[in-house]
Amino acid sequence: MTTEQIERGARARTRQAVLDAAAAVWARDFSASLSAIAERAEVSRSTLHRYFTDRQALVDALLLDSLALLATLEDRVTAGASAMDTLEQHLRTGVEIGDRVIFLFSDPHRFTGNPHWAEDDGDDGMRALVDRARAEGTIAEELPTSWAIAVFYSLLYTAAEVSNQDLPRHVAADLAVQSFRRSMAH
Amino acid sequence: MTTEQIERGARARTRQAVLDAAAAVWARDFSASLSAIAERAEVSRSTLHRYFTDRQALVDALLLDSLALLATLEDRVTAGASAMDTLEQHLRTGVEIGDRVIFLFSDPHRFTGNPHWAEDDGDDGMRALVDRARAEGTIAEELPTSWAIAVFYSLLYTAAEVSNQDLPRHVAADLAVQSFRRSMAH
DNA sequence: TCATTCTGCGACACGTCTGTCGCATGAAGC
DNA sequence: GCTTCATGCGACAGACGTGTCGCAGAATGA
Repeated sequence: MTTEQIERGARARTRQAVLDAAAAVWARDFSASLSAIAERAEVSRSTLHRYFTDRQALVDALLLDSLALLATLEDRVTAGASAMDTLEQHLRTGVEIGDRVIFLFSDPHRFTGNPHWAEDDGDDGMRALVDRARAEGTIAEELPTSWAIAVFYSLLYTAAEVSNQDLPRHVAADLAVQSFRRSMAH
Repeated sequence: MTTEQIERGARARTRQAVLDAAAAVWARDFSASLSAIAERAEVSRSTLHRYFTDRQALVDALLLDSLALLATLEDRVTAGASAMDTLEQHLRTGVEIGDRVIFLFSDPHRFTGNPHWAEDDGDDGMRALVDRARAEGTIAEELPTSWAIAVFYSLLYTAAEVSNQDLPRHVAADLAVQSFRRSMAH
């Protein structure tokens, strides 16, 4: 296994390093240059281009990789007893991979038109969850669904940001969960 | 007065149009080009450059203008009976001039080093307010000040965003206020 | 050891953004 | 009517990001 990692690992590891660097850099500034990403990944710009022919290719790869990573983690989300419990697990999952989530969701129009981007897929799931939570009484009736979703991502985003500087990740996640539950309550 | 407005108004109005356009555009994408701003302001790029010699000059002018606008509005904030009331008024004020606030606060490092930017000025005021609110019992003891501030700006940002698309401004402000109070409560 | 693979470096052309011109036009004020 | 002012247009050079090369050195595996 170790040898196998080393064998295929050379390419796989470099590729992953570039993707991680892109997530970290683009999460904070999507207009950052490829040079900045190469530098962060500790590879030359040439090497970056060998793995991703152009900027769009890297964007697409990071989009796919982030969606896959998100899907993997979300598979572990056991459909909680309540919709709010499920929302909580989604929130915690999101904070865990903060940079990826920020990259995916910080700009609503970033991927419009991208074939790998299912425009309202996640949103539909969110709307359903929020509506269920409202029916179950954990989200106040008067709160618009769009507001609930906006606050959800807003707190997720904030927790991801804060966990890069101020507070430990799990603390930030706890705070986000608590704040979300209370902000939505009656 | 009318003539006077027209006299000095020609320049003043163009200048203001550019500043407003810059706030609107840069609030969503700070890497947007000066051409995009000129287009939004309905002036030529030449004219924009006549008022602001380079990009940095426009950034500085918008920074100063936004801070002044914010200060003007905040002067109307009557020191509320409670710290939370004061926070609420700041929140409502911020939502009113959403683009400016987003421009000022969306990226914490955008103005670091800028002579017009008092790094922690606003933050100090916020910390004091939050601490007072905690002492008054409207913010739970266990919530870190940094988290409370992060949520405050996060909700302000969200309300400003939402009020550009989904919901009327005052509704968004109401929702932000409600969500903030509840998320901070015991 | 030798061949293959991965990588870094420097160069190049191309496009976009930027900042600065000069010139022409149209409106406002004398 | 003439002057002044604000503006638009087009051109230009410089800076920067991008994508593609070829070549050389280092690491890996047979």
